[in-house]
Amino acid sequence: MDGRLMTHTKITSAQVAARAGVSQSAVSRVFTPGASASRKTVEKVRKAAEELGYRPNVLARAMVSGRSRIIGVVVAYLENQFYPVALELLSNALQARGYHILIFTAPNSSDAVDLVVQDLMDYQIDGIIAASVSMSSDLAHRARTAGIPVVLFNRAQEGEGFSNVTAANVLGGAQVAKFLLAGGHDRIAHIAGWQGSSTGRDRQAGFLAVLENADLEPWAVVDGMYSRAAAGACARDLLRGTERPDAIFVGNDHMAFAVMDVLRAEGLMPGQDISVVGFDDVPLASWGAYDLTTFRQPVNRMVESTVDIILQQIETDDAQPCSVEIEGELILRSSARIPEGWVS
Amino acid sequence: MDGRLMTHTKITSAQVAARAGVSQSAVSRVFTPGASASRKTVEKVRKAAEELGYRPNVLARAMVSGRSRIIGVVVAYLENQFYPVALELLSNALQARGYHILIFTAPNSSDAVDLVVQDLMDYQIDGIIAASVSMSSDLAHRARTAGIPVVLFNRAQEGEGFSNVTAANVLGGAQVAKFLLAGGHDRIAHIAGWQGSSTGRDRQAGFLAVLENADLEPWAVVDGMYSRAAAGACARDLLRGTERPDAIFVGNDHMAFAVMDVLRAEGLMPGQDISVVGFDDVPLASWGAYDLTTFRQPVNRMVESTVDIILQQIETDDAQPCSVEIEGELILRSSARIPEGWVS
DNA sequence: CTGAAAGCGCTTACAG
DNA sequence: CTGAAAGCGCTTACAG
Repeated sequence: MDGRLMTHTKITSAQVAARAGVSQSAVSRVFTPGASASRKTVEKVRKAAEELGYRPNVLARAMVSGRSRIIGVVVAYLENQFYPVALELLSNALQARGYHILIFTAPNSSDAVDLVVQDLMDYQIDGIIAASVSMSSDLAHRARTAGIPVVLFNRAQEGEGFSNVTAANVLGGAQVAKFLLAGGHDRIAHIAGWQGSSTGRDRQAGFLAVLENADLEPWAVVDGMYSRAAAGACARDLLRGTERPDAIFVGNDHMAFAVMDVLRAEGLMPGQDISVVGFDDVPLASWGAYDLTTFRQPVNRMVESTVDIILQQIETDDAQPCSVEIEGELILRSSARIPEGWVS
Repeated sequence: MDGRLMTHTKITSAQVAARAGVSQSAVSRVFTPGASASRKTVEKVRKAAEELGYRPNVLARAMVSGRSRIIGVVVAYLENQFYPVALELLSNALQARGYHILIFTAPNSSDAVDLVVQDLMDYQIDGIIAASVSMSSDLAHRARTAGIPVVLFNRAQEGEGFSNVTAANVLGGAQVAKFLLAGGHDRIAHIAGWQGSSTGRDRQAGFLAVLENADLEPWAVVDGMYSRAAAGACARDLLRGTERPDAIFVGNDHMAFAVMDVLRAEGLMPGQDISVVGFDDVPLASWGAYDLTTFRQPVNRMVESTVDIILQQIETDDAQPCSVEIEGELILRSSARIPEGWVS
């Protein structure tokens, strides 16, 4: 060890104790919320700690208390703006309550997610938030056994003992269908969200039910896989023939942007020649270049619920799974014809 | 404790040892890369571990080894697509090498960042990556004392002992200026990146130096603060009079999108009526709605460098600060007039 | 209120 | 190669 390395000194509670002339336990108590210490002790310890630059080692605390104050967050792709927005809100909300996020990225296949969540659990995290990814029931069981609450964000998975927070996807899809019908469209296509996900299925189900109720056969229903490339390809397919849809409901905004890009490249003007409606209302949807009519998922309220649920489960040690569905609303912009006298 | 809580059993190495009929140390060695154990022992231990579902506790390991395999990442706003992209790449690269990201969000003021980094260090992280935020020299000193390497991503800060990874910002700004001059523009405005940041200053400096060299006074130079709202307001200001700029270099793509939205709202067509050039080349820049000409920061190579530097410093315990500047290139699209015969 | 002591789950010299 | 033991930096009963 040379001089430079020697400067890597980590100050411990014992050193603070020595300088303050108290026991190591006393130091610990001063830094433990809720523990009792006399005013004198507190003062001496705080002074010594300040002078030495002492800060408690969270990992050591975690070992003995069994609480790491770390929440594992699993996300798939950050390309869809919905996720960075959610992640930032999540991080802020958790930070404000003394927790922090250990982030894991995983391709959205159950196997990959399982591997990653295994890794996660090695860090003794207090809880898991899985954003738009699915987990196997085996892993669900492991988390349960380890007493680690799991909240699925923007994804529902029945019967596995997870909690989940979603927007009202079925209602949202239905609302979009009513809107397009009221607008007088009769060649309505759907580029659906990934049918391997609950959100994709629910939005589609709500949408199709309303069309069926109105005795209107959808012009086409295809799976856009929540992928920009796939959605673009679907849009090109839909435009291939001489007869075209007069409206397209796209399973999320991220895909809707791709669809609008394709329409314009074909010389069609969204909102005039063809109506496009998305789902999410990410910030980009309101930017001038797209100005997308879309069903808003209130991401801030979804995040609040998620944080409330997971912290409550952590802190009460009681992980009763619970499902929350947050209401949304249709946001009218220029990408789709607005029916006369339409009231949301 | 009721039955449900009793199931929260964490399996320890001692339990595995008991079942395998070996010592606890033996179990530890089997799970420690590089430690030696006989084939027999390995087999017995793996079998018992498998049966019990044992996984080593990373926190306990971190305590004794002094290595948490956690990297703290501080980011400001995730709204600019550059950051989610970088974060995802960073997370993947680090995960592949056995590290994970503890994420901290902080408004980009030195004070706020300092507070957050304090928190970070309590987790005994092995290193800090600060993405586009600045830290005080006081904190720099603390990190140094604690032996924690710090890498600034997309931001340079001289003389504090940090490492930093940036794109060639001065050259990039210069390249944009040459491009606009070659395109025959002579009323060239600059909505600069935040002048409190090295990237904002460097891009502007490179840009203005070339104009000055060509004896062209810039039409206007204003600070867009890296903010969508501010940049939009700047653009509206620039268009107010009867005489208008014929080109605008915007300090990053995120602001350039706002500028393009304003231009179009005013009935101007980017690339025809007025040239717009950005900086970054985020994915959205290539989407049809913007199709933005921009100087590309090769984010994948920036991330690679960042990961290499920080892991090398962690693993050799030797934190010689090091600065890396990554070359970029101008990407031509339709938002700016292309000079005849232009070769990058 | 306070200190001595045990213990959280590991890794790592140290003997054998 | 293997086990007994010390120790990482804390918290938390337990006596006083």
